[in-house]
Amino acid sequence: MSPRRVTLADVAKIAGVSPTTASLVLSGRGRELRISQDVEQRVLKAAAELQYRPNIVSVGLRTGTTRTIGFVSDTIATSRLAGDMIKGALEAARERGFMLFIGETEGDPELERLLLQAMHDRQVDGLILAAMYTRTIRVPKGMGAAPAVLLNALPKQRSPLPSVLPDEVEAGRRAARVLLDAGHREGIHLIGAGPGRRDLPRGGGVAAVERLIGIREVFGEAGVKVAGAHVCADWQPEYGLAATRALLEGGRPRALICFNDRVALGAYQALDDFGLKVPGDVSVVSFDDHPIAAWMRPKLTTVALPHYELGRKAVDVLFAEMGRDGDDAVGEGAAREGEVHRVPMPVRLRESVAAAAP
Amino acid sequence: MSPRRVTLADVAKIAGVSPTTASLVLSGRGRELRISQDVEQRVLKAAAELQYRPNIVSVGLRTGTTRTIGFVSDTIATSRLAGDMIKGALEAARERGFMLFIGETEGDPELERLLLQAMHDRQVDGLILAAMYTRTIRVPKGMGAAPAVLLNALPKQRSPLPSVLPDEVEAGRRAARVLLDAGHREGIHLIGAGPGRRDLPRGGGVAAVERLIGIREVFGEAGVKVAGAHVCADWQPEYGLAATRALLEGGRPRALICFNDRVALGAYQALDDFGLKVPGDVSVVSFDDHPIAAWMRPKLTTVALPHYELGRKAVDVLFAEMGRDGDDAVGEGAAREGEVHRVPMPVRLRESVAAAAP
DNA sequence: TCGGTTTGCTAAATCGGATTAGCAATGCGG
DNA sequence: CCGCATTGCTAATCCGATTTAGCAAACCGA
Repeated sequence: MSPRRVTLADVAKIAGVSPTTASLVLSGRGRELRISQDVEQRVLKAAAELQYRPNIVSVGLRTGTTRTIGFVSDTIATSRLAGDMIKGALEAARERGFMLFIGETEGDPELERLLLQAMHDRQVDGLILAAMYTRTIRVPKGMGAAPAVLLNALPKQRSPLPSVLPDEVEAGRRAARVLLDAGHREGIHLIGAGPGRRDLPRGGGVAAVERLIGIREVFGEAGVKVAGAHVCADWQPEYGLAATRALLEGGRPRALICFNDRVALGAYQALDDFGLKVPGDVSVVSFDDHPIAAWMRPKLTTVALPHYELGRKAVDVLFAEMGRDGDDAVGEGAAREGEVHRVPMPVRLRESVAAAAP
Repeated sequence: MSPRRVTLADVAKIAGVSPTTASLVLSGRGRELRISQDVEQRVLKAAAELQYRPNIVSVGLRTGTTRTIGFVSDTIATSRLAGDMIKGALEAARERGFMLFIGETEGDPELERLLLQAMHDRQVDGLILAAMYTRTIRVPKGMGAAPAVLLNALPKQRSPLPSVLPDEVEAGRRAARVLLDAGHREGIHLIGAGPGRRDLPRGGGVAAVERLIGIREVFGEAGVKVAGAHVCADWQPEYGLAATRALLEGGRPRALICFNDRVALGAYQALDDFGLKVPGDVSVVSFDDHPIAAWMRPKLTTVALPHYELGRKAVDVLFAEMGRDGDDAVGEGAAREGEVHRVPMPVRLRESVAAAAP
């Protein structure tokens, strides 16, 4: 049916040399092994004519390297953000000629085990273990068969795996500074978590804790006292709406820091219900830069989760890890164990923050 | 470092048999080739003890089948919907022990070529060519090396590849029926496309054409005349807002069919600007079931794009295709060439449609 | 002219399985 | 007791590359 793939043997035959020679030339080791210019040219020409491409499966068997990495995450379909993370990883991998296997565990450890097995069976060169919401995860056993990186996740127990995470503490600082820069010092409320360091939503991911730390730090240093805060059980619009409504029944805030954009959407709805204008009456800052943030009216100022960059960074770190796998030089290697890489979260200044009334 | 993988040879040695025998037993062909019960048990036991798993790379080299399929799409990060499509494909593949390579072309034919090459180099057993917005695509040359399926896309030229698409015409009918069922017969406006069969957004995908056909068909049969329609250059909130505002400046509609949820979001905003309530003053139906549809107030009634099912279906069709690849029995095979599979789009009845005023 | 290098290339082994061909031992009918 | 079929297993080859070991020819100095 379909014409058989061109193999190295075909190239060798056309060039009139042995497969060994052809391999040597094509892998660039021709020079060092003293293959003549003439033969080199013949092989190169034959390969070009036949459009030869090495069979990676074969190479994988012989050399153990498949130019493939496995991307295992708990969920992939949560939001466009998840897609961005994969996209970043995909592009970074492609730039190095690598392909990605994608797997989804749905948080099921058994599924995860199966998936990792399936990937090892296919001899992946490295693994990315990703979480779609920043959180701590239990690192499955049997890691170590291949280099691995945690993405958007921290190991629950001590682990030698490096991790890549958004810089949430700094994000918290930035959100707070956005309000300070606009002159807000009073009537600032938090929606989603706080005011105390321990006032967090149940099941709390890393984001709540760290954003809160950053916010408290900046306000603390500026001598600004947060007027109030509402924990939300879940960071969904309806909870943001309820929390904000509760707040409005008791008074008039001047500014809100919502812990994510979905909560902010709910807050917008509550403010609208009370006839309050954003940003004229109340300024709003948020986190995530979910697609809706740019669709809301007025457009929401938010500190963006850099999903794309996270994905890229994970691949970068993974390659570094793969590079030094046989590295017996302890000196540098050991020091880097379990390193945590933080990716900055940029502020998206839009329309939801106005200068404080004098 | 890491303990070497267990190979078939290891199992054979422990069981005290030849690799051949071990292979026979483990591939289930032991019976037919008269391997004794005793030996069979020894091999099985050894394999279990060592936790033997066949190296798929090796199998791939020998048999040509890698239990892997390639999923190539134009974009993966457009929305959560894209993720759902991948998720559906992923799960359907996993159920059969297959893994997915993911690739993104960004609409670049050169990138697509490279990607398909990379996948062929890894000997994928089949390919899914996906589009994130339903549209016609140019089928790249060199398909035919492996079975392939078009997902959410139709071939621009005649092609033997089967395709899997949402049933948009029926979706159009359903949206129209939702309004008819609520008693609406007058003041119905379309936002996004129409009223004529040719009044479509530029770059128009398949969705606009087919939804419009379905809508016109049902209204036509019911003897209902559409009161008006606005084409939107792009189906984004701001265009929906502008179109609806233009409409409202000229009169008072009773019901809107928006061509997708983002357009509907804009329409909501415009209605709000004019002090009109949904659904009290104006009913709204839409398409896609984008996540925001459930977040809007009131929650949006919409005809859902079944992304998850589309992904699954594509894999199902692909396996059917792979099953009959060597199939020389022309009779059935030839008849199915280029078959189009339609996946139903379910209506999500929510809060944005009310009974028409008597 | 002969032994030792250098040059330039190739045969053969290897990776981990699947598959084909075939071999030794046993059973059985005549 | 011989010939042939059946039973039960294994040796050898193959998939498509990489890599090690090594061979023949040319060259070089004594």
